[in-house]
Formats: sequence, structure tokens, C-alpha cells
Amino acid sequence: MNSENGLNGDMRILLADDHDMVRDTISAYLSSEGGAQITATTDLPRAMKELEDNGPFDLVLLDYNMPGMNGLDGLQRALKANGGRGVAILSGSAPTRTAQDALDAGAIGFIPKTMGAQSLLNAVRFMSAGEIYVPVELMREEASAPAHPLLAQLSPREVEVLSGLCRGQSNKEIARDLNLQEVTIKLHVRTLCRKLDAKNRTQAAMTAKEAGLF
Amino acid sequence: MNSENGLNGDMRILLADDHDMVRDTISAYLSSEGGAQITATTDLPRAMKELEDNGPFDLVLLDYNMPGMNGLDGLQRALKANGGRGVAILSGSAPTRTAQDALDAGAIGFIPKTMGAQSLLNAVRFMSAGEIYVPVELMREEASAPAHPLLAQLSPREVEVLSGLCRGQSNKEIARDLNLQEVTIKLHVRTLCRKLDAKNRTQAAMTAKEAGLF
DNA sequence: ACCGATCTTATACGAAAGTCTAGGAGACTA
DNA sequence: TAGTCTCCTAGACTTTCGTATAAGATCGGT
Repeated sequence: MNSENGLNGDMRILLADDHDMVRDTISAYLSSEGGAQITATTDLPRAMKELEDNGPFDLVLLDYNMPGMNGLDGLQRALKANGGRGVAILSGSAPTRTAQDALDAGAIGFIPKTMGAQSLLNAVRFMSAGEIYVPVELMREEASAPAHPLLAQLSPREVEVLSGLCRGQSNKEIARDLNLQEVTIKLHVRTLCRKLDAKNRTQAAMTAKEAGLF
Repeated sequence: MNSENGLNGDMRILLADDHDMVRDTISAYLSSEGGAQITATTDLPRAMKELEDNGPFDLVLLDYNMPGMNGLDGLQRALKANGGRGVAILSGSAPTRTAQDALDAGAIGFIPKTMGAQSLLNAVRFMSAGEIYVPVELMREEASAPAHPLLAQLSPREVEVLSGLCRGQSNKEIARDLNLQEVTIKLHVRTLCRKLDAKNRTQAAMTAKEAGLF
């Protein structure tokens, strides 16, 4: 209820999202209802510049799908640039795994865009105060409904190979990238097709794509 | 600036979107800044019920990806139920083609979620007054930007073959389904790969998938 | 020390994919 | 009526994929 605990008012927040609508509405809501001071940018490079020029923010919100982000790479950079204060990930489609990865990478929170405005405000207050925030639905999902039980039972190598499949690489190319022999890749592709219930590499790649793995 | 022209105040708007954040922020903005009276629902069935119970709205906003919508089917139903008044489509990813289809199907507008909040308000005012609204970027995109003009320049056969690719079918299977020879399918796959800038069938299928074609 | 799981490599072969050249049917100019 | 264009079809050929079988290496756990 007061400014000295950082939970209300005087929150300095940096928001980066390439969707104008999302950016405008979130910043409007957070500033009017939450009394926060919002700086909004459209991509990671501009966000990084803001971080350099205008010092650390109480909280940085980064869209996961956004120019310059590529994966959690942008998160790492923003974390370094924000001097120990929190950086959270915004995501439209919310795969549980990505959330977990983001937290592992040091994110202070993971906000799916399916979250209500009021909940968002609460989450932002939490995170501005240094608390880690993840919506409970995501955590429940982890335990109960494995969004795609498939992924869980893939070995690390298989995931790497599957990644190659989704990029349309040939067995030879994948082998080169992973420093393996082509035959080995064939083996992995075969087991992947079994596990993903696919007839061939293309179907496996499509399944992975639909599961939102890549 | 007054209520009798329907451009300000007293706008009765029905908003249906399964994303809580989108729903909350849009309705908050439209009601506070635009002075509109918003009714918000989470899916098509509830929106239909609102239309039946609380008569026609000045404008109905429907999320394109939403429980009960399946494609433009929900649009048709909402149009019938709203007694001649406008129904517009909201969409997160905005493929130009979908916008065109929506307008052909009788939508009074097409709103990509990449639109800014102020633009949204203006668009809503337009549409509430009975004017058709489509963001200019979409119309320009039709002519210039290669977002995915790809599909447009595929022959009917090529689209059929691409569909098979996305289901992981072999050339032989596709040929059987289309009553063609396997060699012919190979030719189509080759030209498809050229047009989609893909190295092989898998990459072509992934590209099509990402474009949301299947 | 044993077992089982995972990852690795090898050889070999049939099936499918991908590339080439070449020709035919239809449509739209002129 | 020839010209040209796009779409479709065909046969022959090379490369890649998919499968089977076998076997060595590493690691963690009973």
C-alpha cells in the first residue's frame, strides 16, 4: 500500500513486445491501475538500449516471440543488462516446458498471455518485489496433464535429432552438426518415428511442430 | 462527439475471446477511453447466447481462434443472430487471406491483434457506425510483402500435393489418392520446394505448417 | 560385478525421394 | 494457325531414407 516496499507505485517497468495491441493495453492497464511507470519497446535491441541508457528497471517483461529474442538468448542478455533485477517472459502460447526453461535460465517469472489483467497486475507487483512468479495452472499442468507426453520420453540426443528434422535437414547434415555418423542418425530417426507414432521423418517433424516443440 | 451518430458513447459491443488478457485489456480500454458498453464472453456458444438474450449489439468482435468458432463458421452464425449489424473478426496471427475470406463471408472488419489500442478504438467506432474496416497494412501486404503470398501462387494440384506432404504421406500414397502417377507427384514436390524455398519435402511441409495452411 | 538403458558404429539392401530430359493437353494472345 | 505459356505426365537415373542385424562403449543402479 506504500511505495517503500516496492509493491505499489513507482514501479519502473520495461515492456518489450512486437504486438502493438498487447503493448498498448498492458502498459495502459499497468500504469493506470497499477500506478507503474512503463517504458515500452517493440523488440529486443531497443529494449537492450533502454536498459543501457536508463539503468536497471524494477522489472523487465520480454515477449518470447519477438524480433531479436531467439529463444531464451534474449533473456540471458537482458538479465545481464538489468543488474540483478528481475526479467520475466511473456508468451502467447504457453508450453510448460518453455516456462521451466525460462525459470532455469534465471527468469523471475513466466506470464502466459491467457492471464487476466488483474492477475497480471498482481504478478507484476510480485516480480517487481523480487519474488518469482509462475501461474499455478502451469505448475499443475506439469504434474497432471503432460501437454505432450511424447517429448518427456525422448532422450537428449533424440531431441537434437528431432530438431534437425524440423529444420528439414538430411541425415548427413544432422550427423555433421552433431559430430556423428549418418547411420547413427538413421537409428535415432527410426526410434523417433516409433515414439512419435510417425511413419516417416516428415510426419515426425509435423507431430513435433504441432506439439509446439520447435 | 455525441451519441446520436453512434460514433461515441453508448456503443454496445460484444467481445468474445478466450484469452483473458486480451479480453480484459480490450474491454477496459474500450469502455474507459471509448465510453463503450462492453459485454465479454470466452467462447462462441456464450456469445451466441448473449446475442439471443440481449438483442443485437452495435458491434460484435469474435476471436478467430476460439472454442466453437471453427473457421468462419462462427462468423456466419453470429451475423445471422445479430440482425444485420456488424460482426468483425479478431485474429492474433493475421494471414491476409483469412481477412479476405472473412470480408467475403460478410464480416464488417478484420482486426489483427498487432493493432495499437488507439487504432483499435477508431476501428471499433467505424464499424459500430456500419463502416467496413480493414487495416491498410493488410491490403498493402496483398500486393507487396511476401508474408505468405506463397499459397496464392500454388496451382490447385500443388495445394493438394502439399496437403499430402503435411500429412506425412509418401509420393505413392499421394498419387493413389489423386489418381496420378508417382512420378507426377515427384514433379509437384519439386516445384513446391522451389516455390516454398525448401530443400526437401519435410522443409516444405514445415513451411506450410508455419504459414498455418493446414 | 552384473544388468539394463542409452548412445554409438558398421554392413547391407529394398524402398522412397529427388533430379534430369522430354513430350502432350489446354488456354490465352496475335 | 501458329506461338507461347502453364499445368500435367512420363521414363530413366542418382541419392537419400528406412530397416534389419550385429556389436562395442559408457553410465547408473540392484
